Amino acid sequence: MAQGMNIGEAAKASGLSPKMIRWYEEQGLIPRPPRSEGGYRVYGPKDIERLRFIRRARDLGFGVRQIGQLLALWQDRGRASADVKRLALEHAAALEARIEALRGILAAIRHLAEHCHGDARPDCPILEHLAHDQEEHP
Amino acid sequence: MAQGMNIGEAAKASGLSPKMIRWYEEQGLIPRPPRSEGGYRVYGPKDIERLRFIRRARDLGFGVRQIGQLLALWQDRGRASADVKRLALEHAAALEARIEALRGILAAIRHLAEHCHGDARPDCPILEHLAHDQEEHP
DNA sequence: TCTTGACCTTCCCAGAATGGTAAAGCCCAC
DNA sequence: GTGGGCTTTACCATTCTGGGAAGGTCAAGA
Repeated sequence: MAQGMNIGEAAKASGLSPKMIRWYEEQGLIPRPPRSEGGYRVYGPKDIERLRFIRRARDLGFGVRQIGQLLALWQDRGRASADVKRLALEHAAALEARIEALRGILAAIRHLAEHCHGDARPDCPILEHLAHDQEEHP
Repeated sequence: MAQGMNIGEAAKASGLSPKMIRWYEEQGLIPRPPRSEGGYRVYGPKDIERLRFIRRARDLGFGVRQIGQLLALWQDRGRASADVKRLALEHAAALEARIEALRGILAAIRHLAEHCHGDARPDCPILEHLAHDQEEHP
């Protein structure tokens, strides 16, 4: 075995869904595999390796474009590790920015919720915040 | 003024883009406004209030469905603040989950990047992590 | 009054990644 | 040979936002 897996087996072996495998193929992350007589995609060990690489990169939150760059670097024997590191640090910076934005929002929500008594009465600082412009006044 | 603003003015007054205003209308968050003779949407003060409410809710990361619920509660004189609070806390929990997931990923990336010397040499623990399955072996 | 430029209208397309469905064809074990 | 499971393509939906095209409207200035 390991010689010629169908997409379902490739999916199990890589941790991706068949759908995603086809989609990555469409996006150009993986070469179009040969087909069986019946038209089925046939994957070899190299393909499985590549799919697993993709899954791990995806699990680290890399986008399709970045995964493509990582794959290119991976295949490039003469790569500089600095290039890989730069990609990773850019991704880290983007993640951090998203996290910070979300944390700001979370803090605001929590703050509002804390001051809402949360009973049967209708008055609520959350709705008041949304309704009245306390924000503008620089 | 404040009587009959075009969509562009409504956008400036609310902080939303004209595109988004039309889209919120399509999503049912705001009633379809009356039109001028020429077919232009005409917004009154009440509409602007509602648009601002929507913008603030959006800025707090609420999704369209939740904004709809918040608007309904806002208009409901007999609402219980507990309902608003529940919505806010659900949203906070979802935010927290997303933040935690991102933080896990960020830590992993940072850890890998720290161990990558990042120079002209090709060997790189980041690519090695992506290439070799250290993870499977339960 | 005519022109011009800014604004508005609708409709289509795109992204990013995933899931679902449907109609049809293939493959294998019994 | 037949049934059930797998695969194929193709289309739709999500969530929110932006871009653009093709055409209509409006107001101000010449």
